[in-house]
Amino acid sequence: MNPSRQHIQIAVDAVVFGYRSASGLSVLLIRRRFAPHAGAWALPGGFVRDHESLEEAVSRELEEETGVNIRYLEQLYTFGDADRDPRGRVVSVTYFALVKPENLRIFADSDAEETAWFDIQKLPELAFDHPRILKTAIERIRNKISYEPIGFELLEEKFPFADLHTLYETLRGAPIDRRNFKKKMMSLQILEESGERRKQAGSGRPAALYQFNKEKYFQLKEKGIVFEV
Amino acid sequence: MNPSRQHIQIAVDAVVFGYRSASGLSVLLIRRRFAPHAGAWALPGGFVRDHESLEEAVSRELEEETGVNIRYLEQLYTFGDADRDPRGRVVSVTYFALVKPENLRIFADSDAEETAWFDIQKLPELAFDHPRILKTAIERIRNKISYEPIGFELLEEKFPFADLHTLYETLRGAPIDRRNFKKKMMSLQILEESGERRKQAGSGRPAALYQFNKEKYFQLKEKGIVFEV
DNA sequence: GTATATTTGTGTATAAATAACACATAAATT
DNA sequence: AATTTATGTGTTATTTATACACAAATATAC
Repeated sequence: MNPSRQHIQIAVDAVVFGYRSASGLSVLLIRRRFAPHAGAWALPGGFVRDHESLEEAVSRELEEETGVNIRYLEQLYTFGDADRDPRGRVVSVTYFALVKPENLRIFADSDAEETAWFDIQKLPELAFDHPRILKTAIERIRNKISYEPIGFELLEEKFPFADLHTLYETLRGAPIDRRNFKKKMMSLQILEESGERRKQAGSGRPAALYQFNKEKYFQLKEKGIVFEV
Repeated sequence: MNPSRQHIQIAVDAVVFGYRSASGLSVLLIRRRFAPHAGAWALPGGFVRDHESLEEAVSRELEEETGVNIRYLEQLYTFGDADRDPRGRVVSVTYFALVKPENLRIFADSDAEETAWFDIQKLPELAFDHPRILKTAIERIRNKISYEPIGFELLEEKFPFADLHTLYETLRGAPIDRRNFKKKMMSLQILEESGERRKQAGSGRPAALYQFNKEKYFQLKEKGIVFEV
């Protein structure tokens, strides 16, 4: 019961997801400069300072280590097993974050890079218990996409409907009927056609661009209408 | 980045729920013996020791403070605002737990009691940020009851169907059609009729007693069949 | 510049799930 | 014996989900 005897450090780690319809879902990793696991890939994170909140700590670490502009941040889980860090007792509060493609730079193609995006199908070995953390995050985003409108945080501000469709197929890992998906999504009344059409990026009919209306979503939520896709 | 500079304590707190069809959902609280908030009601909890896991810390605190036999324990959320505890920086990893009615002793009727069950409709003032924690826990259990079979952890081992029905109505805060509810619940194939009937507890036709079959539930889950009520 | 390939856009018919609804039965109580 | 109280059960209507195919707009190949 005496807190002065405690020797536990508290850290935050973040699982940052990015997405492109071409390359699928990817996660931001950093290469550790110092021991333990120097040279290994790991989730961005670090120790919490005495006077900052947990969210401030994550934002600061992400800013410092990756320079990425975060659009969505949510607490994931707290990992506290006594042996998870060889330096001593470290409890890690983990977060998962989503970034838009503007922030998703080219994938690193060499070991020389310090931070890089990795396709979640082609992950390197990870330090500490980070594989477990990442697995938890992937489960979370897979589930959450169905009952919270977080998918939009992974797409451009204005996006063709096909991008949204492909995102859901990617996360579900299964094909979804295009017409039924559109019918359902549009019935939620949270998407607006922007009037613009996509600047051509290949052959095919030019797609209308849609936008997520967050205010509309909150209005409907207050009325008890739930997002469910 | 230097962990030796950190002065953050780590604690665990638990929201323990109990249920009786007569009295509804209740939560286990303790009266604090020491400052800060001496004499105030609070969630059971305490500081984590250097070599125990977070789950071990919760179990130990619950054992020490309340003697309650926990049947279900799940991490809830981690609260880490810099000013949440007047003693200094304390990050609290919170859990929510469920106990069966055998463990639910009579509600305390006087201030003299040290630990007591409170109907969640008639809560006393709570210390620290515990109102927020409790609110988070209530939201969690309300949602979770619909897609995980946790309700059974709040009922006796063998229960009449009406108890399950009333539990769901209580948590949802709305009436549920008795026939439709039974049809749906039975179609999940995770309940077994025990053959026994309830020892009479009032007038009315004697009810058959049912049992939750956890193994069956896991088997179905592996086949991809989901619990949803 | 015409034909072909590619992607977007849209509606209807069928099947499945959910919601609404009422009366008989077994026991306790009067 | 009559009444009260709680349990037990099935059918129909409504809503929601699923399956499915062809036309339109542009780029590309010839």
